[in-house]
Amino acid sequence: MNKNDDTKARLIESAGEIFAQHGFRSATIREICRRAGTNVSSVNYHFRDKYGLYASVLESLHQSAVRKYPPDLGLKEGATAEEKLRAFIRSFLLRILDEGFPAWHGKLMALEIADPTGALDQLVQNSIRPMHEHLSGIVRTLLQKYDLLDEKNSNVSFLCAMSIVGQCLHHFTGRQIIAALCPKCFDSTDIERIADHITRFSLGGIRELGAGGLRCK
Amino acid sequence: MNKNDDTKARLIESAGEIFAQHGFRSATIREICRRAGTNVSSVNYHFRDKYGLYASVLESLHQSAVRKYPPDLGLKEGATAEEKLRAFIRSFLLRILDEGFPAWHGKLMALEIADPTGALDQLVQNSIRPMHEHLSGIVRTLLQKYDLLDEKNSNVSFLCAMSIVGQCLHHFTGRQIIAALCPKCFDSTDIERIADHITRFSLGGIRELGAGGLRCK
Amino acid sequence: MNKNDDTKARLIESAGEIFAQHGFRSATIREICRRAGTNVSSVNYHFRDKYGLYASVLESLHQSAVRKYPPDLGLKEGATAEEKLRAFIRSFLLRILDEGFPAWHGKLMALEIADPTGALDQLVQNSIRPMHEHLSGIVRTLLQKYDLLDEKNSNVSFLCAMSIVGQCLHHFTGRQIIAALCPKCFDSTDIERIADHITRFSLGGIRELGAGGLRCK
Amino acid sequence: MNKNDDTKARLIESAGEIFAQHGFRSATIREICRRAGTNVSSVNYHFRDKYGLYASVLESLHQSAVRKYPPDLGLKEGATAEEKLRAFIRSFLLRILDEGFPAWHGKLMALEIADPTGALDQLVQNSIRPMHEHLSGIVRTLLQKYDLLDEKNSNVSFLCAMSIVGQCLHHFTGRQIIAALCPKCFDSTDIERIADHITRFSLGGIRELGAGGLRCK
DNA sequence: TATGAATGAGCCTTCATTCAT
DNA sequence: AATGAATGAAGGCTCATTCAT
Repeated sequence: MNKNDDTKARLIESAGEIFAQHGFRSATIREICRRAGTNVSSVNYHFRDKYGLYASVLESLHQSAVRKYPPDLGLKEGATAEEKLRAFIRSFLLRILDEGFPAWHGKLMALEIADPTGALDQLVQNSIRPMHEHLSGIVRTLLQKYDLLDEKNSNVSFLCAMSIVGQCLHHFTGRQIIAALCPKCFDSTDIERIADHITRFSLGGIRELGAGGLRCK
Repeated sequence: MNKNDDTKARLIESAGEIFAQHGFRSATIREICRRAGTNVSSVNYHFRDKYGLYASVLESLHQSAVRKYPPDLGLKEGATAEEKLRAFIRSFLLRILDEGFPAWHGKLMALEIADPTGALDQLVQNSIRPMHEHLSGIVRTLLQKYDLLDEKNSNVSFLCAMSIVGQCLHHFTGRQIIAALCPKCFDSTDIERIADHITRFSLGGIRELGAGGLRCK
Repeated sequence: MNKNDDTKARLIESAGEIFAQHGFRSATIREICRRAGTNVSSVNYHFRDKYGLYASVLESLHQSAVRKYPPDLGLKEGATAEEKLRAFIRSFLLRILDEGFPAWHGKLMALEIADPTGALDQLVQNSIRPMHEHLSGIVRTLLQKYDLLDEKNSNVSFLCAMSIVGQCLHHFTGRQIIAALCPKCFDSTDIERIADHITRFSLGGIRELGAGGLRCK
Repeated sequence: MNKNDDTKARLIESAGEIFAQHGFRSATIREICRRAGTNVSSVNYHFRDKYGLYASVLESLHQSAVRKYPPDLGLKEGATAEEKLRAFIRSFLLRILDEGFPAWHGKLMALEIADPTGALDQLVQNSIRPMHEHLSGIVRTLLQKYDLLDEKNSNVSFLCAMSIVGQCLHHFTGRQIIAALCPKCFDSTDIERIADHITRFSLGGIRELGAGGLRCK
């Protein structure tokens, strides 16, 4: 690794943090370069422009994000669909709420979802769709288990997946409003409790839909 | 309505659109004034500064948004809690997804939730907390109906409210990713279907939590 | 006095204060009109523009300033030249340092001297030259008393007048630096002490020049 | 000297001129940059903001002003207090009246005294207080020589210093009024004559105060 | 290869003034 | 006669980018 690669790596690292904090538009390359200990021109030199740096950050994210918090985090072979769902939700929350390094992986994805920059297509291709398929698979298994074959209307599993993802993202996207509404409700150690809630809430929702409205058959 | 009110009203209207499209920071008063057919100084004259205009937009939102889509939209006297929940979700979705005028009411609120500007306190006080209390009341009623008294742990109803709101907001916040993942899943007439889904999903979730996870196993 | 005249008078009064505080360029008509309880257009209506208001203030000053603190303030008939000098210095200091109404008369003159706006000619004609002649007369009398006829070189009396005026003005112009250099040296009641000092200092200076450098003849 | 230093130096030089002509507030960075042959952003790049440029000008002033016209300009070893006073007054006048480069040193100081910007503290610390102490020392020596020990009332020497400085500054601050009152009294070669006058006038004043007003009556 | 300097478009804001009642 | 609204020039500043070593 020569000095060149080193500078690039440091830029990507600090850019990840800043972009995750402020979003693409509000982040400034001056702040990024200050943290990376380089000059402002280095971004244009190495990445053509600000957007090129952003794309590189997303690319690097794709390569390392799932490695740290894979969707099947900590699962044994032969886990049930319910266990898989909980693992998915928990790892999702960890990626977007964890404060440790590299905490910005999930945050960047959430920000890109909420305020797309044009890198969305790349992100969908590389990261989001695979995860979405993973979640959809779990949901379909559960729906079938609860007596609904999703074949007639594939939208049911899609809507369920959106419901699950929406619940998780809201704890990041709406974190300030949550803090304003209930200042003492959560702290950084509450990820497990939130994961529990969303898992149970979602299982109830899926069962409801699977049962076609006929509960407790 | 004199010319003054006219200009102010036109500014608030075009500002609402632009702010809802780009967010407070990225929106420019030049674009706002261009659409309103005034010069850039008019903003400072009528609203002190850009932020004053934004605050006025939010204030105006507060006064007219709920009027168009009240949380108990179309409900009869003596509606059940389930019916109230569906009405809440449906009106929430209409506010953030409706493309007609003034479509930006819910969008602005969603943007403010996702990227607060400092007007959050005002918005919480005027709009968000009342709605949150309304929803929380419905949720508490349902939880009690399903055998859970929320007294020991008031966080349960709060988490349920967040789950419901998170699902709704994701259909606005993540609308681009949803379109990318499933281009043909939804169109503008699908609000009813989404409302149906979120209502049933959430009722299932609440029942699951109310039953302590033990029911219908 | 109709409403028109009343508004004009109030504008001139508040403009005098503001101009005396901030100078012509830094003063804003908004501040002036706010204090006068009128709208910003009234200045243009009554005085054509900001400068017209300023000129009117100076004109009004000319009519009333000397009335309050005439250069021969409190002098009896047949006062000596020394007594006249002290009266001149004391009234000069009162005009520029007094905090009471209308304190801005002398301040405006001092500001115009330090940073002319183009109204200087008018001010010289109306106010400054008469005062200058008054002072020069006193100085010439003293010089003659001390054995110097100023005929050969009229500059001597002029330079003495400048020395006296310079000393006085510095206590206004340089008031902040004086406060910084010696925070506890002066307060608003010290005008008499300053007047005493400048009078004695200047008498000594004049005597020195009158004696042609031969002291204590 | 690389290009950077060159641009910075050119900016400081042209800024010195413009600030000395118009004062800090009325000067525009556009005019400064136009003269320096740079664009307006260079000021922000090199000096953070307009005020940073101003502070740098004052700092540069501190470093070079006294070098060109030291308060003991041209004095031999063992000069008398009277000679020292004349040297002080002459160098002071040269600094504020000299039209050659860098003519703006004394002018800036005079403007800052007359209309402080907040850089006054810096200027007091670096330039004004040392000069003030220098002058005060000379005055005290003279007062003692003329039979007044200033111990009982240190204000006497302070007031004398102000009288001397006030006379000098008036020839800059009030230069336009002086020209209006006596158009043919002075030209640019008259600094020596003014210095002579102020020196003799002030020596007379100090002697008068030193003698307690009782001498040569 | 890498960087400090320079650039210019664009932002919000302030201000005296003019417009239209 | 008097005013609230509207105007446009000008100001300082930020930013991503390009230049020139």
